[in-house]
Amino acid sequence: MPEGHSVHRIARQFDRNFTGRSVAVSSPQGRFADGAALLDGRRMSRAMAVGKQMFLEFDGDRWLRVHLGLYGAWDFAGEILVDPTIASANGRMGQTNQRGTDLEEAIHDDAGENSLASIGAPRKTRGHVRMSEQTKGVDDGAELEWPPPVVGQVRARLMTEVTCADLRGPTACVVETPEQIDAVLDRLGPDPLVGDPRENEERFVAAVRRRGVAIGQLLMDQAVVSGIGNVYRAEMLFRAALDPHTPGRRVPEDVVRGLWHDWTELLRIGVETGQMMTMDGLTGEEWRRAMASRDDRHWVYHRAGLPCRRCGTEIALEEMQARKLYWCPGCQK
DNA sequence: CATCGATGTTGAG
DNA sequence: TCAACCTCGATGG
Repeated sequence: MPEGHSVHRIARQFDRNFTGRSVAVSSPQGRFADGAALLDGRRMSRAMAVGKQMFLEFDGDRWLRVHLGLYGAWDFAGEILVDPTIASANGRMGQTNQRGTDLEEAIHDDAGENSLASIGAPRKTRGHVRMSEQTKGVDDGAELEWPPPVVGQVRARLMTEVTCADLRGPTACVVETPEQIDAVLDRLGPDPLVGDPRENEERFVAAVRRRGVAIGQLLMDQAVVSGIGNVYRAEMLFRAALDPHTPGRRVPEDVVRGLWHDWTELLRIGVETGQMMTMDGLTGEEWRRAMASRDDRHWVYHRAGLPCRRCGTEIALEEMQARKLYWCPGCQK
C-alpha cells in the first residue's frame, strides 16, 4: 500500500534514530530469525530509500532490504526523534494535521518518551511497545517441537538503547550483500529523490517513449520509474489529462516530461506531509473536506461511478494488469 | 463473528 | 494470467 513517499519517510526515521547506533535485531515472530542473527549487535551506518524499497546498511557489509508490499508497516516506539524534513505535518502545514482525522501516517513528535508512530499501510496505532519486553531467550532443548511461525506478529524488531522499530507483514525483509543490493538497485527506475535530477528525467523519458505499452502500465512499472503506485498513477494521469491507454511512444515528449515533474513534486509533498495530496487549486472549504476524508482527497482514485470533479463524466473503472485503474473518460483523452 | 479487499511483487504455468 | 504471500480495517450479518 505504501507508495514511494511513505518509504522515504520511514528511511528518514531510521536515519534520524538508528544511524550510528548499535542495533539489537530480533524476530519475535520467528520468520526472520536467521537474518536477525546476522545483524544483531551491529552498528547501522546508513538508511536509504529508492522507490518502495528501503535499505539499511550495517557494519560489516551487511544490508537489510525491506519492501512493505501491500500491507506491511513499521511501528516506532520509545524515544523518537522526528526528522525535520518530515515533521511539518505538525507545524507549517497547519490544518493538514487535524487531530484524529488521519492516523494513516501520523507522526507523534509531541512526547519524547513512549511516543509511537506507524508508517506504512493504513493502520491505527495499537498501543505502546514496552521497551523492557525483550525477545525471550529460548533454552536449547534439542527435543523441543518448535511452534510454527506465527502470523500476525512482529517479523523484525530493531532496538537501540532508546528506540524500537517493529516490522509487520512485509513482502521482503532480507539480509543481503553489497552485490545483491546493487543488483536490486540496477533494476529500479529513477527516483526523483535519488541521484542526479537531469539524468533521472532523461532516463524516464527514454524508458517511456521507447515502449508501446500503455502509459497506465508504464507508470506502475518500477523499472521505468520508482515509487509510483496505484493511487499516484491514477491521479497523475488525470492531472496530465492523459488517457491511460496511450502507448508510451505516442505520449508527446513534453507530456512525458510533465509527468516526471509532476511526480517529482507530488513525491516531495508526500514525503513532507505524509499524505498523498494530489488535488491542488482547491478552495478553503474544498481543502478542508479533502483533508478530513480519504474519499474526498483524490480526483479519480476510488471514485468509480461518481461524477468527475472537473467535467461531471462518470469516473470509469477497469482492470489493467490485475490492478484497478480509475480514470475520467471525459477529461483524459 | 466471518468475509472482503487493499497504496504490491513474485513466480508458477 | 493468476495464485500466493500475509496483515488488518471495513463491511455485513
